[in-house]
Amino acid sequence: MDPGRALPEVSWLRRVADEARVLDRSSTAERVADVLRRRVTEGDLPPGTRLSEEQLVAALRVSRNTLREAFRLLTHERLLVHELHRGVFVPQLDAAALVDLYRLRRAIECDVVRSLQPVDHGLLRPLLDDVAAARAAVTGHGWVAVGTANMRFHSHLVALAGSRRMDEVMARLLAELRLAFHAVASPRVLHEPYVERNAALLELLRDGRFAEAADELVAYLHDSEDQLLGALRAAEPS
Amino acid sequence: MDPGRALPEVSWLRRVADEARVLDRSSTAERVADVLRRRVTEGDLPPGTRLSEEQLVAALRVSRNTLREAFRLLTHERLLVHELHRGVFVPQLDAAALVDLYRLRRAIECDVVRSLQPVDHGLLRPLLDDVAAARAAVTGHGWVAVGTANMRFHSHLVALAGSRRMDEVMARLLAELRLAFHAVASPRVLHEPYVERNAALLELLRDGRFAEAADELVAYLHDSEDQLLGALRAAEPS
DNA sequence: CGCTAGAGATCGTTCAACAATCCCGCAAGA
DNA sequence: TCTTGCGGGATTGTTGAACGATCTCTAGCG
Repeated sequence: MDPGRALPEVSWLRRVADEARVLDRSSTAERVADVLRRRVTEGDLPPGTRLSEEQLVAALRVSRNTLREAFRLLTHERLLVHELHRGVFVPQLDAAALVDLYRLRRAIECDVVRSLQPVDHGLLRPLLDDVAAARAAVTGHGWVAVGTANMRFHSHLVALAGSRRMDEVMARLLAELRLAFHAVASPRVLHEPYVERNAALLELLRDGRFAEAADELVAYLHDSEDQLLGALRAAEPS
Repeated sequence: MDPGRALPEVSWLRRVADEARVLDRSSTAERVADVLRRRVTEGDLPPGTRLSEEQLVAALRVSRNTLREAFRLLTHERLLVHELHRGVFVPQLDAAALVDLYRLRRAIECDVVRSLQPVDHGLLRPLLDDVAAARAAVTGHGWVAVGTANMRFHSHLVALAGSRRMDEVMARLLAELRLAFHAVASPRVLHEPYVERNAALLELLRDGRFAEAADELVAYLHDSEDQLLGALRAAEPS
């Protein structure tokens, strides 16, 4: 990307550099990965299904090697799992994986909130937008849209820390979590209660009451975890 | 994980399963990745060098596709960076990356320590061993060994949480951090002070004084970060 | 009914080739 | 002298085919 390269005093150069990074993103494998990522995150492929190389090569019109490179990408995002000599599958999360996931999630999100500095309110803007989007989706009963807005909220929350690595960990975490969402029957009970809790959390942040916000977030995430665990056990009592 | 509750009658099955997992690990790409990983983590390849596909294909006697798959593996471990149409390079961390890294590290490690339960002392055994190994290396002036032992200490510390995902995040984090270590001239001042701090931390854990341990760890990591930043700026004042 | 052997399908790996892109040097122009 | 534009060579991106290795499933045996 850009190690300590030339230092332009001109601000628009920086913008160009940022945009150039987006343009570079045109590897065939990555585009293939984009397609598959969408199919998986939107829940078209039920957990446990195998992604046949042969079929996908034919469908996507790319070579096997390229497809396999895309598989690698998604595997390391945890959106697919790879079993040697057996193929790649869309993973099915069990209860243990969910607990593990929430363990990490609490560590990240709560640390971000707890160590937040009184912040320019403009930075909270994306969070506000997400809450608004979630509310709109609630009135329209677009429950998957509600879920998406909620996840964006938490993603933007972590982004407040300004840490690229934390953002990436969080992104992977949420992608994996979304797989669990698809496993439960009713998305409404899963997402609806948290819209207003997000709003409440946001107010605490706006007022600079970070400790309270962190405590609330802990409870929030525990509730969410319990609910998801219950739904998972109901769906698969095995 | 609670090995104390392991079922005795099938315990050997578990062993076999564990060993099988190791055997499964026999993909050529992964073995190639192992070789390269060692070369990078041991600092043989200075940051910024490009890893030529042609040369490595000839040296390792594998096909380009396999090598590229190994590159992917290491890229997602952050041990290499891939630039489109330019090749893969061993990354050079700047100050910003270091700060970012320690931000995430504090979040993970401190959360683990803070939310620790009074624990079976047997679980602390790996940490004890690491401290002992570090002390032995100190008397032998094997500073890189000291660094390795210290990193294993922190890795085992996170392992106390019993979260696979936290372990993985931590492993990637430490791998990247090791790259920064190679950039500083004197490894002694970098690692020596922390041997005894690790020991002190471990005593706090053994006594169940987790809150104190967490506070100490925060200070610990800040000190380490500052030191590393100073060394980095001294090496490359750019 | 359970077990084994084999066939078929799929994956792992390699190879060779071509297209796309980048890097470097050189020359033309201001 | 500095910038700009243009190759030529080197390197990477992508493809398709091929062969061996491994898994899965079924048929047939005891």
